[in-house]
Amino acid sequence: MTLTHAEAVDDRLPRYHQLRDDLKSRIASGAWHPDEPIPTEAELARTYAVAIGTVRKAVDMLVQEGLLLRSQGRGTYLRRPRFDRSFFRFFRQVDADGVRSVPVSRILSQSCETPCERVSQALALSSGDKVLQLKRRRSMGASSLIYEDIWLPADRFAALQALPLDEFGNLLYPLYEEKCGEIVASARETLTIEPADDVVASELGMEAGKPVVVIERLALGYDQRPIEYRLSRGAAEQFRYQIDIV
Amino acid sequence: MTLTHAEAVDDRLPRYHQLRDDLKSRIASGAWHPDEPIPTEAELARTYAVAIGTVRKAVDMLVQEGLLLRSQGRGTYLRRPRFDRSFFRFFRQVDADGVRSVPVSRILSQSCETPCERVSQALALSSGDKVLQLKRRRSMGASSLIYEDIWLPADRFAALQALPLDEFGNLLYPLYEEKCGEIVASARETLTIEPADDVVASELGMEAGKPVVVIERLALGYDQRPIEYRLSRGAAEQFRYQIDIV
DNA sequence: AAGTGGTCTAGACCACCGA
DNA sequence: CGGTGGTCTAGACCACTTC
Repeated sequence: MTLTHAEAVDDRLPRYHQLRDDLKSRIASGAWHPDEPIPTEAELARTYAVAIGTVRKAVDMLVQEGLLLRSQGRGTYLRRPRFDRSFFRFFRQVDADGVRSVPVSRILSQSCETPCERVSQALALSSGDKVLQLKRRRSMGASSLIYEDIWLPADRFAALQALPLDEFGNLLYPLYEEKCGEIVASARETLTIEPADDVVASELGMEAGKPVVVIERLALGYDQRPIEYRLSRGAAEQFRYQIDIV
Repeated sequence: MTLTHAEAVDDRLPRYHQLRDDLKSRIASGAWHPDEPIPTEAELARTYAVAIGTVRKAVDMLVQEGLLLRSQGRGTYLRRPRFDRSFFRFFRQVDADGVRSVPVSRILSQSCETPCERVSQALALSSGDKVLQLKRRRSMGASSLIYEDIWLPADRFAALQALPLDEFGNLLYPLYEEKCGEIVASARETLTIEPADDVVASELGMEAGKPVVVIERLALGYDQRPIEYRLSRGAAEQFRYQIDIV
């Protein structure tokens, strides 16, 4: 077993486990890009001097954890996060006819601000660092579904400041990647319920004081550095979320 | 490969996959009990006429799915469901001192009823079947946390009807198992948000019309038959739920 | 000491992909 | 066609639990 990257390894751990940790820190250090396959299993077995079955077990774990994606015949790749599990998907996105359709996003404003304490801490900024703040509405037909505040570290997202609001498109993360080279690798979402304040109520076309679901999201890169902090709000009435317990 | 139980198998599927399906239907048919180990890997390999590595892969999948639990040196067991993932755990259970403590359950009433349509359908009852209905409060110190309606098929839970309310204890599922032989193997929970009606508001000590989180739970046995249907409500203000997206 | 699951190896062959 | 991951096998040895 010849490790290439990990700092400190516990020799008592199984090899596949050490190997998994080593691959994980290579991912975190940006060794690979999601568009290119990582080394083949045979090559990993050679460079780490272990049997191919051991490599397969280590890769299996990382696939299980959601970091890697195997594709028979092609190779194994870094995985982009799957936002189909996000809370957003659980606002009932059905229009009047009962037809499920895709909501449309629109950026309402963009500005460069001094962050409040909460945002500064979430994004792990130094004092003096600025943030780029976006306000955004996602709507379905005529009715607003979700109202969002989005904060980005201004220095790493300078390229967005020059962009006209109507060129942001429906999806932000591909834009981050294309314009700023920032790839979102994972996120943590927290759901709470609050009464709507006047701003949110008017944006969502509801009565102030009625409950809204607040989704707080912190998006991280492969190196676990914060990339984006976001607060999204939608009418609680339209929210329905399901889990299976086994 | 000699399957023992599965009805129709697709020969094109990998053996470990067929084996997994076969084990799964043996579990559903009640072949094993969570307190006794299932056959050893070596024995499964012999009876199914496959290599032990193939058995391991099939068992790995079932462990991953949460149905089995391995214990080195002891054996492999049916797993009881892990309710630590349940929505319930996400009501902030801290008392005035900020100390996290365990809520206390109390059964408020018990009665034998004709079920409403919603309950009847959830429990897959025939017309004429009765339900045993429990009302229950979980509280922390002086304050109520959660108010619950619980419905059980009356015929399978007859043993509970004779039980005094103060002998139900804190946990229901072990009671179901001990008194009625009904083992909960999995559950599905759905979260919605509603305004509190008068009954719920008074039970939870809050103002009517304020939002409550409603958790609907359908608990199933290993054979996927419904065992219990439950509606639980707690003040939305105290709810906070988190997921990781990778 | 006997029996269980856990680790690791080595090799054969299959299924799929892209050039 | 060559290269990738996927399946399956067989066997050696280790670590843990129970008696």
